[in-house]
Amino acid sequence: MSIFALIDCNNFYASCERVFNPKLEKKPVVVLSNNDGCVIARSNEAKKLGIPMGAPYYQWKYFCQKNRVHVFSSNYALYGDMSHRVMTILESFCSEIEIYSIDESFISFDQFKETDLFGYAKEIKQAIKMYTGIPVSIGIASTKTLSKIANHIAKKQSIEGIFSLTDAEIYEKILEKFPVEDIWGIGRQYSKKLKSYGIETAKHLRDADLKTLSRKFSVVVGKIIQELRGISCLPLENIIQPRKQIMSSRSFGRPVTDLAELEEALSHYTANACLKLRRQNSDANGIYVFLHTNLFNKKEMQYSNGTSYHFPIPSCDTSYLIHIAKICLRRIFKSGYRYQKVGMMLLDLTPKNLHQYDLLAIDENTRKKTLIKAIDHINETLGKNALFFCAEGIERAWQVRSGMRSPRYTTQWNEIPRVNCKI
DNA sequence: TCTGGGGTCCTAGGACCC
DNA sequence: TCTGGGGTCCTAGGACCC
Repeated sequence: MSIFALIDCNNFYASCERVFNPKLEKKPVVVLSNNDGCVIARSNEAKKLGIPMGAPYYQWKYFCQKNRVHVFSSNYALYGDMSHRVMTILESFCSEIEIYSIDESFISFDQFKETDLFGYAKEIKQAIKMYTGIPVSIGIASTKTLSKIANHIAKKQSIEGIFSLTDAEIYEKILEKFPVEDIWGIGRQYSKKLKSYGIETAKHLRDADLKTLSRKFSVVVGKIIQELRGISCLPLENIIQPRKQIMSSRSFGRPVTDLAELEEALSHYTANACLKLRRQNSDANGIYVFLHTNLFNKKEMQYSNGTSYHFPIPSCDTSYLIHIAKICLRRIFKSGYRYQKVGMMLLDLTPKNLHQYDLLAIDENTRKKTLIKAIDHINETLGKNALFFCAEGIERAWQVRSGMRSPRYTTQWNEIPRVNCKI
């Protein structure tokens, strides 16, 4: 039998804010999405006040002011860096690790079976808290799905923030009470349908007929049932797979009507996506460009469209991709609308060394490659966007709002926290 | 006025082939 | 009146995750 542990940072973004601003301890804290649109992280105090996940901020602004909630725009430079620190500590405890998202990782405890797993988890939790200031919860079980459940219990019911489902009696009791909609992989649609079959709890699902449910839902639900039974179907994916597609898009800080501005924004997103593409050492075989007006606004004229383009030769060259992206945009742009968002996707990504190049174009390729390499190098040394394409715009009036962002404490020299000492 | 931004996997259905 | 049976590939859309 395998043993998995799921390490999940508690209210991660809110916790990151607290690390550098201890005044926020025990106070309600929320973090907002890009453009201060929705609530995407809440401290326990904010959850207790009843602020829901994903709530549109403008509907809760007054409530937050009234209840002295500390509100932050998202600060991904900080969260990304803190995440990296947490994961590095985890790696020092266990080499078999799958970084599942910015705030959670699965690790395999197989090599520690003989040791006191609960004690080891405690050590991990303490080390992360000590070195980063981030509180984590740990769930231990024989499959990934069960370790997610264990983590859920660790967060909600245990005092130490660690919970193990390896004991048969506890496992039965927990599954009996665990709501089916809280199981990893069971979303709103599935839980609604499952409930119509009388399946309300994790135990009901575990004991349901595997074949019938796999057929009525999908193989995904079949795997979940097996996992609930303690049969591991979802292996630890510790080798980072290159992305199959890369998307880059943002809502604008204000509605945009001008094609030139849309082109700037799109060029900027394309440059970001290309950088990601080169970092994973891939080329794209196509691109998809889309734009739309604010679909929530029922009073305004709506328009949304997208188009794709397949490249004759796979590429990761920013200048070429910006050129193509703009061609796509002009194909779908209609004047007279107030646009809310433009974006693009790099499609059908392939590893660099796999495809054939055009023999006759080799000289051009080499020149361009050298140029891109130089740009990337300069930006890595002097900081992001030290050098950028003119097409990306300079003023960037369309750019997102983030007026309540905390300093980028750990990644910008001029934003490092200062400590005043009296000697 | 104001509602995020990424990803993955699976399935159904259409087009096409022999 | 009667119109096969199998396969593959691609795409769109739906479900899920954080």
